[in-house]
Amino acid sequence: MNTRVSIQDVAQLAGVAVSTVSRVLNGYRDVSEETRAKVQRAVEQLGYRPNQAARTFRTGKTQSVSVILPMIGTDFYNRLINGIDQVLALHDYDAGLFPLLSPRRLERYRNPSAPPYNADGLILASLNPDRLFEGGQIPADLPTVLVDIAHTAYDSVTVDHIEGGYLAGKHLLERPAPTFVVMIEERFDTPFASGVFRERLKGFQRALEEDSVKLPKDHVITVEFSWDGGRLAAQEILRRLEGPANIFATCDLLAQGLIDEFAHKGIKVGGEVRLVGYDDQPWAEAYGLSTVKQPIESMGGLAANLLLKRIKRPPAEVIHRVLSPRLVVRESSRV
Amino acid sequence: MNTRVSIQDVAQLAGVAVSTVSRVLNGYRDVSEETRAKVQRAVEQLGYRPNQAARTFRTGKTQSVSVILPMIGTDFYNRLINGIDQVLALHDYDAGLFPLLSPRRLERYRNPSAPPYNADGLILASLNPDRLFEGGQIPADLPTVLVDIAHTAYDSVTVDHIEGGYLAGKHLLERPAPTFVVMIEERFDTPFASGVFRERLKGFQRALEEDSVKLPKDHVITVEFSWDGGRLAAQEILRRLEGPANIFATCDLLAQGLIDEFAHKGIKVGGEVRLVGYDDQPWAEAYGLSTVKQPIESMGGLAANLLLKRIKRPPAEVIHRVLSPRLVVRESSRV
DNA sequence: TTGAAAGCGCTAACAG
DNA sequence: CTGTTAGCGCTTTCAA
Repeated sequence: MNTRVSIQDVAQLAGVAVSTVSRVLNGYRDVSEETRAKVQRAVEQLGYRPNQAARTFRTGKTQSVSVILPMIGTDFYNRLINGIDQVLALHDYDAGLFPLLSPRRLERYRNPSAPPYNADGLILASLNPDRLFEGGQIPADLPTVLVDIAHTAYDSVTVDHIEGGYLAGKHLLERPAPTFVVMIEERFDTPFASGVFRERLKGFQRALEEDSVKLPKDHVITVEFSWDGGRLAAQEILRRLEGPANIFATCDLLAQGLIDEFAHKGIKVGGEVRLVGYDDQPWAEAYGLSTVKQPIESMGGLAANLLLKRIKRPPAEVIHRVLSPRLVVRESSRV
Repeated sequence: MNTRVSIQDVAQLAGVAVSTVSRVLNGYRDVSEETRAKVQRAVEQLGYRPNQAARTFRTGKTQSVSVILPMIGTDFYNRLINGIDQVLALHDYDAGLFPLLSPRRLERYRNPSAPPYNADGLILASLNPDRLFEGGQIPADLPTVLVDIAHTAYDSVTVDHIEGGYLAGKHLLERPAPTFVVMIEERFDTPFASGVFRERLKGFQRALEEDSVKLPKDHVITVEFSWDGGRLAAQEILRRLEGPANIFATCDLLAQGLIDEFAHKGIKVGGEVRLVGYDDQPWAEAYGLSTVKQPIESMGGLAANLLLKRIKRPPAEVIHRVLSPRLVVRESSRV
């Protein structure tokens, strides 16, 4: 009963031309207050709502951008989406979310007519086009920005994980002690493998090198991305040493496992055993976990801004923006 | 370079009328093989892809339905979406996903022009319209099906959690012993509170009542929805008794906490201490956890089917479908 | 089996 | 400041 009401009906009731109604609806300023009021009254009276399809058809703009990402519901992606949403809202844009939940979905997104490409622009989060699509070619040709991953052919916004690792390293070095890194094994065969953990390790090593501190190969403990992985790492470390230690967990989830397992063995983290995580998960503060915090919202916001710009007028060159993380010091790394 | 190619261009190159091209594109059968071939050749040659916006505009159909849900990425919602996707694909439909990630998003979805309502139909998962919207009125008036929750005014597909609890109860009763239920506290003030945990408890109690077994009030232990909640519950139970016990955890996550904490105290679940969970999480099998499994994919598929029917021709009355869960017996509840 | 043509609802020149 | 009007690309009668 609503779709039947068109701009024509509004014009008629308001006693003006359709173009005038259109102008009011789109917030043009060259309309007298009087007509504007008349039109708005008619709109409300009829319960008129613009036909979005007609608008899109006419303008060729959907006022929406698609975000393809591995999943939704983690702290990282929630924050990222919030950052994107916030900027888009300022420009009357919306974000359509397309998580790669199943292989079937990925398959469908290979089709250039798939819903994600039915938008004015595309944000690819944590996803490498080279791994996702044949030839690294995104099926549809529309303005694209990558987030959390870099690529020569596309605009990107990333966080400098090398710097993040470096910050953790410098901080732990304040009190020398046997040092361990707990790593995640990144498989190469998934579309999600972005190499961030290796970068974090690299930065950490760089910090140590600057101070001529050696990190023995077997002090890099590789486990699964899980709480249990952290616990296993803690056991491994305890097997190898007693007394002070510096530990860098390449993500907070691992750090949590470490803390819990240490607590279990009656060891409180912070003091003798110092620990720095990565991500600043929501619970990190309550855990007293020192950690590297990424500017995730900013990353999303920047990506959205870049994309909107590219939608307006495709710029000449590819743009890469790299953001700096910062270290949040809490109990777990106090001396 | 692709959007510029229209059906006109194809018609011209193929030497036919646009209406003929349209017919071929839409798979009508009253087209000679010869023209069909000509058209298809032209389509490929030009790399033509139909303008989706024009199509939607013309037909008034988007060939998509929106799914509003609390989040994405949990096993439950992944399976639900898969079930929905599968059925929709059969009918050339797509699902747009709209998770309620933040209050801002919910606020936006109160607007009848918001993206979710720009579809042919709507699926609301685990979300009660009464809590979500003023007066329980969905902002836009379009075919709607609820999933995982029931409502007098809308079609719905749900799982009978009372039956699920009942199954767990009957099973545990096979070997009488002091019995505990670990519950989740459901707050009333969130849009997500659906009351499923209370239903599970209710069914469980019903099973006990049938055999005249009493469940003391203080044998219902209420904790948070978390792994730690399960651990706390385990500690509580251990404090109160030694020897055999039957435990019903109203969700697998709690059950996992229980198992881990028991293991910790050197107690293997299965045998003396018997445990049944709920949900059949992906890891449940590896944990040897007996659990109640919901037909989630079927629920999604059914909802999609119902919605498609309602889109075709709005049926007269509200339809409610209730599915039965089933019990999966594994090590954790073996006698 | 095919073609001609109307028009979906809206925006954006262009005139006035 | 406001009205007139020409389509955007497609589907769908209606005729042939």
